[in-house]
Amino acid sequence: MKHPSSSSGSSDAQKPASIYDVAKRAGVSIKTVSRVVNRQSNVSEATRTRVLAAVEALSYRPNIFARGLASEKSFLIGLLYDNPSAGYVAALQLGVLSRCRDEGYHLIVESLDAQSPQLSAQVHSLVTESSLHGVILTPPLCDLPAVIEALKRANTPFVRIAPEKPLAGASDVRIDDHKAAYDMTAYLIGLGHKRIGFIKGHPDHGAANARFEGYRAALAHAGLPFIEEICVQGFFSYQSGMEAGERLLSLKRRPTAIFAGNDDMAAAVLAASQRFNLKIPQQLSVAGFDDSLVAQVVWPRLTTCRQPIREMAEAAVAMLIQKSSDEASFERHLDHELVVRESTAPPSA
Amino acid sequence: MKHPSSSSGSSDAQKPASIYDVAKRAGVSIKTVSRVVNRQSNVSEATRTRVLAAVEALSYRPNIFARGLASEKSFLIGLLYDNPSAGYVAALQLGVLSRCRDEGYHLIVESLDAQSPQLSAQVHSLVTESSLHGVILTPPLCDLPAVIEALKRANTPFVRIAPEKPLAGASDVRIDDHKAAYDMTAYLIGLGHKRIGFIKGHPDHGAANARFEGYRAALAHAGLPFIEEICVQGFFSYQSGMEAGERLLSLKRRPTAIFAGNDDMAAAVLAASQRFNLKIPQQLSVAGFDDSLVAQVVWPRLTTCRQPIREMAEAAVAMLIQKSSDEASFERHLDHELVVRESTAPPSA
DNA sequence: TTGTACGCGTTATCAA
DNA sequence: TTGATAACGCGTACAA
Repeated sequence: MKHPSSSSGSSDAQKPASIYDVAKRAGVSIKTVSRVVNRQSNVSEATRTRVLAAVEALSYRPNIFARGLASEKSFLIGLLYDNPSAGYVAALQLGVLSRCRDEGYHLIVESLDAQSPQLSAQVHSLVTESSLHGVILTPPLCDLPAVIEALKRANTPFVRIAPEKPLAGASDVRIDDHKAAYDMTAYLIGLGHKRIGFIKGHPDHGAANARFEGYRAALAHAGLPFIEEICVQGFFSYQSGMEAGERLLSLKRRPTAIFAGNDDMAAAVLAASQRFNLKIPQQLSVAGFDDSLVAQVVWPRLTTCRQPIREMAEAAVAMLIQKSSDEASFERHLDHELVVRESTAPPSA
Repeated sequence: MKHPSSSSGSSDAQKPASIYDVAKRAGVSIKTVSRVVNRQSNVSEATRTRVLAAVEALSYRPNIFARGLASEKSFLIGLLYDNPSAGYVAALQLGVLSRCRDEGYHLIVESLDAQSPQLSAQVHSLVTESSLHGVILTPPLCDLPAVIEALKRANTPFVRIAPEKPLAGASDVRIDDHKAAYDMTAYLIGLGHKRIGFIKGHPDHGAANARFEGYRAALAHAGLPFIEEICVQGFFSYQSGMEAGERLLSLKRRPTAIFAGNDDMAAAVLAASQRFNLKIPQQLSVAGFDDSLVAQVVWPRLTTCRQPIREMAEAAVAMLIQKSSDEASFERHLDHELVVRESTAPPSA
């Protein structure tokens, strides 16, 4: 009797039921319980239901550590991020969690410093010590060679969300940032704008560049000139948007519309234009990107491009779980959506 | 030779070093390695340094699963939340993560549905199957008997952040919401306001009630009457703030200042007042609570009360880690801070 | 279709 | 101050 029932009754903190308890109650061996729990075949319907009943009765849950130790599968997914826009991470995480719960996985979150020289070592030790089933990489982490290298070295599957450029052996989920920015720019042009300013996103975020290129492509396609002076560098932060906005609005010939690389920066432009006494959207149209909470909370509310962050996160988890076997790289595109609100209108002039 | 060195050299995915590898390299037993790694006493300085060198050389990290399986300590902390305000959760999580990293812990995040009838079972199975070291509870979860009961049943330590009311055997970290709201109200009174509206927070969040009481106390202390009609119910959401704001602004005798239970609702009041063509702060002062991102992103920026969410989170982790031994309940108060920005001014009349 | 026995990497007990 | 060895709970060859 190596494994006595846990009903020793001494301590008050009742120990959770183990696989042995379930096996005994169902009158089968632990292997059979294991088979049922892991949904393997070769179990008769009768025993399966008997086991399931025992599981239910004892409210048995397989111990995550024993499971991870005995098998390669840890049922743990890692979410790695750095420098998160609050709304972005929150939405992402919600999507990941929802899918994890459905699949019986748990989520380990880790915030990293992309600047750290030990980044590679940190990532490597994280995934090895907890043998993560896989990890989800967000920008800008997903484009750092140090991170990718550590993951490959540890042989840990990963999915990148909105990475800058394709990578051999990597699986990505993304929207078409180029086309999304193209669409937004085309919409502004359609409104009658001919002088459309642009605030670029963080140069390390791949999506930022794709958006800028989409903007330029739309300009070109409409036969509009690309004007260097009304394109300024931002870094996705509110502060950087403020500075960029002030610069654009200080111009002798200011743009009639400003398209910012994300909502935070667009919100900053809104604030800046108050200082310049500009009526939005009558005297200036402003557009953002992401459709984050901010976009709906400022006044006027922002015209923006909705990224289905939550769905992207869910897709990433799904890919990770499937990926275990097939090693091929895979790319999944989700659709964006133009959200027109009160911050844009035809130019007055 | 039960434990061969991992240098079998067949696969490409090099297995991480185990405690046996370290022991062999340092010429000691695994128990000694364990002692060093876990910072236990009774190890000579000489062997300690030798072991440490081996650990370094092999970049050994204890396997989290083996650890969790063998001991009671899992080095895993759970963060449970529901219905998160994006900014709130993001800030909280950042604080938790930072402290976890320092202490060598990992974070498991779980989003729960406070309405679910299976809530208790979910919580219980979560903590038992992963034998969490402890969990951090955020509002409104921290005030639900079902959650508390499940945690106690599983004998898992927990720390509550900003709970409604004290609870025997619970450890809490909070600010003094009552005093914070009192301070804000007193500030508005000091500005000359005599008719100050209030938008209550979600009735399930304890802090919401404390804030309301603080508001009333400040009124009373200043000899100002409490006016029922200018206090309306909100639910912390932007939408609810919008409805509340519209109601207040539609009043024949509208308030000269509105104090909202959080920033999201205050931002909504700002938006609503645009529709009523009210100049902020000249014709209406607006104050929020939390100093979330939103407070700085709207225009004019919100006068609000800063809650040190990040610090609160760090404190919670620290309490959890220490708590392992002492079982006494404990309460920790952190300081709030009045942040005066452009949304408040003396009344014009 | 079902069961036995062993190993996963760590901590802990007890003896040396 | 150290070390041999038994758990911890589960998955899985291999056997029945």
